Amino acid sequence: MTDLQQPGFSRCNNATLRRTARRLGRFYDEALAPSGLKGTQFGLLFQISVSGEPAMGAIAEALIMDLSALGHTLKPLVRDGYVETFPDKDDRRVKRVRLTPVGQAKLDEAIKLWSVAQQQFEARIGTEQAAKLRATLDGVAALDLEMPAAAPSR
Amino acid sequence: MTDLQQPGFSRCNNATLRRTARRLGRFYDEALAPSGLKGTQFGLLFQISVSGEPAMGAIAEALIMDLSALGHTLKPLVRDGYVETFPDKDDRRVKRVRLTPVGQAKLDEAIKLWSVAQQQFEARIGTEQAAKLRATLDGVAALDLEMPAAAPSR
DNA sequence: CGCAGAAAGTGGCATATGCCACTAATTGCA
DNA sequence: TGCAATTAGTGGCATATGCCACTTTCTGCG
Repeated sequence: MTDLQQPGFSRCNNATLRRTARRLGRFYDEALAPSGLKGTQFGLLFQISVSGEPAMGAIAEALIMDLSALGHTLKPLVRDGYVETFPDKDDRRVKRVRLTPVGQAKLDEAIKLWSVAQQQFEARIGTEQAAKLRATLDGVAALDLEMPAAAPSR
Repeated sequence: MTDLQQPGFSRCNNATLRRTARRLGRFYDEALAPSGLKGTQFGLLFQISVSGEPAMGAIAEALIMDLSALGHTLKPLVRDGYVETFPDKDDRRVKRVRLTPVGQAKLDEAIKLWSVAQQQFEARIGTEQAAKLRATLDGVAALDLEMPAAAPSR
């Protein structure tokens, strides 16, 4: 029980997750640094790349990001010419996103750097363990979490 | 192999971790909302609480946070009177931190809210699984990650 | 057809995090 | 003793994320 006090370790699932995210984030960021991209930006470019000209809402949903947060995160990438947006043909509310040629090249460049970090990391914990961890995390992300009876519909 | 394309799922350990962190973060934030604290602030107050008047560097290390990031994150808590700082007696470079009575009360209040979220979450994935996940995450956070031979000392 | 309500984004505001350049204190020697 | 190197924080700048209030479009119906 005393481990509650152990510096840096918490029973809080959220705190533990964030703590590790900071750690791993720095590692991947360091690896990607030569490309000028941050881990988040890399992930975003990748997601856009594998989705065909996705709508912003679709990206936000896939990455479990707030739509407005996505908009903000996208700005530097648009500014730097890696990404461009265009209106959907059928629904003028919808804004679609795609990589520019420069963005695709930058992504290709970053993938090489990312691979090194990814391999380095998996060399430490094992490819199997990494896959298992990702599966667990994806499972958690898919949970339909709800606070208990927010509205007593009596 | 085609799962590389699955929307929202990535082989990138970092992206997966961040994605889940966003998801879980929102859940805990929602639970803590009535207290006015965010999950991060809660975790920070808690860490300060269980460490005896820790130095900023100690907190940063425990939470694997950048020291300057900690300083920034601490500001709103100081501003709101939950936390106060004071210089170390022996080393004037060191700044120590502690909760104010108001801060302690706020933490107590938040712990009640946090417990609900924590229980709700563990009711979904199981207490055992949650503990296992935290252990894995703590293990990852403890890894001595390094990029391969940055300097080809050949 | 016309309007109420839903759906998709935007902008503003606030916190979360990091890096870098600097300042102030301490320490470790020669 | 005295200065170079180290250590602890700070401030500025930039990205990461969320929430809320709004605007613009669409949709579904009466």
